[in-house]
Amino acid sequence: MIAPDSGVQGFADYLARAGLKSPRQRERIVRAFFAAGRHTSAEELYRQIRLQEPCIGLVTVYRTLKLLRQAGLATERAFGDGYARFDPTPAALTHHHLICTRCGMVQEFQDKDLRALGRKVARSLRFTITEHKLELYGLCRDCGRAERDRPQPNSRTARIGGRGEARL
Amino acid sequence: MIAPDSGVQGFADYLARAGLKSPRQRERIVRAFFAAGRHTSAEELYRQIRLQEPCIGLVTVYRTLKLLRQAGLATERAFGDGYARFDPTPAALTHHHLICTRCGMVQEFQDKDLRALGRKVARSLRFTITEHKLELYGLCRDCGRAERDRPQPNSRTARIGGRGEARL
DNA sequence: TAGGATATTGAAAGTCATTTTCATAATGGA
DNA sequence: TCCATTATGAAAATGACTTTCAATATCCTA
Repeated sequence: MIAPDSGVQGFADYLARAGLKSPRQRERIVRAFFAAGRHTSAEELYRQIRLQEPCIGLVTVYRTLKLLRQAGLATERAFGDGYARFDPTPAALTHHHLICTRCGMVQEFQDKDLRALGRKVARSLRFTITEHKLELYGLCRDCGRAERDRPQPNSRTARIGGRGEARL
Repeated sequence: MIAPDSGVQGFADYLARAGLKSPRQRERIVRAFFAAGRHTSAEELYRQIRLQEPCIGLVTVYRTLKLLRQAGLATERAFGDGYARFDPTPAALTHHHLICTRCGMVQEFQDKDLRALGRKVARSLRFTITEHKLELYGLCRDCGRAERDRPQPNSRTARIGGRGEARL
C-alpha cells in the first residue's frame, strides 16, 4: 500500500485541473478508497462509508470510482465473481494474482521479471502501457488436494475463469 | 488456431463421459465455436450460426459456451467492452493481449518467458494453474500519437481498464 | 423398434451490477 | 451574494447473462 494522503492529494489536483468540484461526499469516498487497501468493490466501499455518513448514494460511489479511474489513480479488475474490484494504481502495478476457481480465494504475488517483460513487449510493438494484469487461474493448495480426492464435483461456476485441464 | 476437429471430438468425449446428450443445436454451436477463431462473443457466435440455422436460441449458445468452459475447452476473457469473449483453450494458453483503452483494439503477442515465470510462481505457492491471462492496457501507436497531440479528450470509457498515467 | 427416463430446447421472465435520467442541491468564481 | 456550473440521490433503465417451464429431442433398455 502507498501513503493514502498522496492519492487523496493527487485526486484533488486532478479535479482542479479538470475544472471539477470537490463536494463533501466525493472527498469522503476518495479517502475511504485509499484507506481501504486492495480489491475493494463499490458495494464494500459503500457499506464502509455508510457507517459514518448514512446520506450517501451507491450511485455516487460508482461515479467517484469512475473519476478515480479516469485520473489514473484506480485500476479496475474482474476476478470472476461478478463484480468489479478496484486497487489504488501504484499498488496495482506491483502485484499480480492467483485466483482459485474452486473456492474463490485471491492470492497476490510479485515478480520483477514481469516488469522487464512488459517493457520489452511494449517497445517492440510501440505500445504505451498504462496498466497491466497478470492473472493465473487454477486450484489453491487445499482445493487441489480436495479435487484429487473427489474429482468432477462441478464445484463452482465463476463467470470468468472456469477451470480447464491444460497446464500453463 | 488448432485443428477444429480435435476440439469437436474432445467435446463429444466430454459429453459422453458426463452422461450428456448431443443435440443438433449443440453440435452446430460447438463446430461454429472452434471454426470462429479467437475472442468470439456469445452474440457473434449466435449471429454466425443464425445464418444457416435460424431456429436456434441465444440462450443455447450461452449454455453451450458454459459447457465448453466446464470441459476445459474454452477460456473466457473480459477485455473491458462489457461482454465476455471466448477462446479455444489451447490457443488461449499460447498468447496474451495488448488492449488499447482508447480505440479498443486488441493485439495479441506471445512470450516464452511468461511460461517459465508461471511455472515458477505456481511451484513456489503450491498452486495448480489451469489458465492464465496477461493483459497489458494502454495506448496503441496511433492513439498514443493522437493523445500526445491533443491531451485529455476523455476519449473512451471502457468498463475495465481505464487509462492511467503510471508506466509498467 | 417402441417405450420412457432424462436431458435439452426456446421464449419469456428474472437477476444483478452498473449507468442514466432528472429534479433538487451544493460548489466556487465573479 | 449571485449564479453558472457541477454534483447529488432516488428511481428507472440498461444490458449481458441466467433461470424457469412446458414442449421436444436424445438415446438407453427391453
